[in-house]
Amino acid sequence: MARTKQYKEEEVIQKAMDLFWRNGYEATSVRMLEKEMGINQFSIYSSFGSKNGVFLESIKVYKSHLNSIRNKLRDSNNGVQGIQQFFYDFLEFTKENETSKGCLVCNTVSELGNKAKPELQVELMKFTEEIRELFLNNLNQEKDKSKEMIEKEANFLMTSILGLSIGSRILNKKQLEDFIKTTFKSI
Amino acid sequence: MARTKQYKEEEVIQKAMDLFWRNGYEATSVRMLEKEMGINQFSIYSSFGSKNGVFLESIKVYKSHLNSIRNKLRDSNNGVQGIQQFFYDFLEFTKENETSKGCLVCNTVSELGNKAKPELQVELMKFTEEIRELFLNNLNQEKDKSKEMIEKEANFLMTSILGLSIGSRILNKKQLEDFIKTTFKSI
DNA sequence: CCAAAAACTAAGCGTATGCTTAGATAAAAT
DNA sequence: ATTTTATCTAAGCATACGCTTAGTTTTTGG
Repeated sequence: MARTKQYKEEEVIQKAMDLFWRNGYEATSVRMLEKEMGINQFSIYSSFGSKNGVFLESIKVYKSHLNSIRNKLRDSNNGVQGIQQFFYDFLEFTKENETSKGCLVCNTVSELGNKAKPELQVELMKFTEEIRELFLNNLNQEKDKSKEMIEKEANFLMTSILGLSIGSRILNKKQLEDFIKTTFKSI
Repeated sequence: MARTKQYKEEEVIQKAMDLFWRNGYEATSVRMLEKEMGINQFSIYSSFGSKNGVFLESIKVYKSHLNSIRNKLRDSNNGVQGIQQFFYDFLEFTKENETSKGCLVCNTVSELGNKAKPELQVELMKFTEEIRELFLNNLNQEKDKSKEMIEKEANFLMTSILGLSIGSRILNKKQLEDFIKTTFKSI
């Protein structure tokens, strides 16, 4: 009945996500998105409504990419050991030819704080909560830990992963590995 | 021989710093700075040269504000205990009526990464290095620790304080205290 | 009191921003 | 083949950005 789209939305969002990841939200303009995504502004707006809409979809794609290491943690049943592996996987995930872009979600939390649009806010919160649940899961596999202790350590690990994300952008390999090793000495 | 300034540069920079701290670098416009600092754009540019110049001075003022807790750590001689106190002081320092703005230096590292101008880059680096030295100092007060262990733990603490900074913006009091307590169980 | 110089005001510079729209193009349904 | 309808291009919208400049006001030294 009409002309068909000459691009796949998932494919162009993938490219948008890469750009947002490298530059942050504010520093990425619609003109830059246009070039990176390879489609006209009209197409961007008709597909995603706004720059914020593109970003929201980018966050969703980011999360789905992270699923590979997230599911590995979910399916592990070796308690703290599995979480430590997740930390190393997370570090590897943020790498891109020797430099790190950090975690897109963590970067966004840091850049926008509570100024993020509600719908985006929700998406960011869901992410951190999901990770926390997985930490709780694996901590529960350690039979000698009390409920209070597990709660406490999950909070510790949540904050630690934030540190790892931002740290990955300025610290070297040894410093980051020192961090992970020492982190898992305490729990 | 000529007219005198109707503002003190240190005072208006203080206000600029507050604005940058709340909003980040990119999201703070010169028009906003104009209003917050209470002086005209001409005055801003004649005093500080550029928006980036205002920011650079803001970072310096920020660091001098942090000196109160920095010096407390420097003058302490109770090893790890002193560092833990610094963590609590740092958390208190980032607070502003129940919400936290995080650490301006950490926020900037996260926002600008290696896109920051060289002179700013240096100022940020100096900050993190200074803190690390203080950590090393206090760790050295613990007689039973080896040189390698101390190096390792300083790297751990550096990354942890980054996590505390960003964590302070989205986590609650209990979560943050759980983090600090568990952090200092491991060293 | 006056001349010189720095600090002020406010308008304006060029450019970039997020977003929209008019019109050309292409593809599916009849 | 023609009509219909969505997708494309590209120009343009109003506004905001960082920064500058012309012109006025204020202060101080001689």
